[in-house]
Amino acid sequence: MGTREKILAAATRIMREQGYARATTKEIARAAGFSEAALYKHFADKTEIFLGVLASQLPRLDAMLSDLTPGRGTLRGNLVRVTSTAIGFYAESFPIAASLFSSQDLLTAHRDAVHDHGAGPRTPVSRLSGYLRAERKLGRLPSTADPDSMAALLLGAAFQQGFLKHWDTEAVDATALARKLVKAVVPV
Amino acid sequence: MGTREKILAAATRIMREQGYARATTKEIARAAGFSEAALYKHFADKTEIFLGVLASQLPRLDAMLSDLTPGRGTLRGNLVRVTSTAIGFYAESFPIAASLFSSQDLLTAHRDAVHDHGAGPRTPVSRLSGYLRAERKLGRLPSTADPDSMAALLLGAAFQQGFLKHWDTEAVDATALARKLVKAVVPV
DNA sequence: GTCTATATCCCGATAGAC
DNA sequence: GTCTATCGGGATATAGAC
Repeated sequence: MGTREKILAAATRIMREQGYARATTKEIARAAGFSEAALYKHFADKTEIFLGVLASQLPRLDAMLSDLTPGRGTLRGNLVRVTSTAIGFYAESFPIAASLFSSQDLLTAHRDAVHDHGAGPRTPVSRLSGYLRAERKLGRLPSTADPDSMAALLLGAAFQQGFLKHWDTEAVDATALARKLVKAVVPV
Repeated sequence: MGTREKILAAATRIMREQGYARATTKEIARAAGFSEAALYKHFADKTEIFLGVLASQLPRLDAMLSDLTPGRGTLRGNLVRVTSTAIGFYAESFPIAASLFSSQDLLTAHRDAVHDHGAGPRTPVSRLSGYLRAERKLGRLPSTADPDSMAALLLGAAFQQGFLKHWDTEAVDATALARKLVKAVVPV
């Protein structure tokens, strides 16, 4: 792992555990095992570090939805797997995503950076929705089913769970929760 | 409107429009039309101002769920109303709620303050769930329906919509969206 | 590429006059 | 209750040696 990656890893950990306010250049440098000056040899400024952290989160959510193949396995089983993975993902990345709201500039910068990759926070919803549409075409969902809403409901619940997880640290069985959510959305 | 309220209003507006990072004592004082020193005559420190802003948001969500009466109106109509109101509420308060993750201390302080009022972010979900349970008892929902999951799905989707609203500023028809979400959750 | 040392700035908070 | 003036501290970022 190169210096750049060590810096990003340290920044990620601090943001997750302490919040954006504590993720100072001094703290990041200390946690990564370098001097503050080293940070600026690898990143133009602090915002670039932060954007790097966010970018490193994106692929994980993407991969989550990549192995969704219409017609394979059971529909409910597939949805439970996706939903429970999403619960874990949002729980981990919520503090970092929330940091975007620290400043309007940060939000705008991240949106632009992400936009260049043709992605965004709507991507998971839209990909899950696409999967459901395909399943409907295969006859595994009633023709009256609404894929967009189903995807928004499942991932929305997972997203909010990410917030709640950080409110109290109450342990939640992600799979059991996912199973109940899916059951309430997918007609038998 | 007294000085204290003016300060809170100014702080709320800045946090919403600019983010927590820009909500400095200097900016808040300027926007409220007072000096920085005046802030400290009405609040012990900056955290107390922030907690005041958050507290002023709470009642609105509470009121939203107060007029839910089991057996009155149509079940779907009631849910559409609640869901669309929730979409608006979360959209407005998301940046402020997200600021909680700026620092672990802030999150803890707010959680403790809210806990003393016997409330929290789980309250809306649990109240909506209670309403649905009552409707199920009245026979307006099948006995197989899962009130907890239904509430988590609807309010979760509304919550995530609050985030997405700030991503792009794409206008969303809250009522139309709510109608689709409710339809996907409530069996006919 | 990495360090030590430092410049510059601005934040939260207080002192003290009125 | 509100102001002006200011303090101490810590943040981002840079200079310059190695």
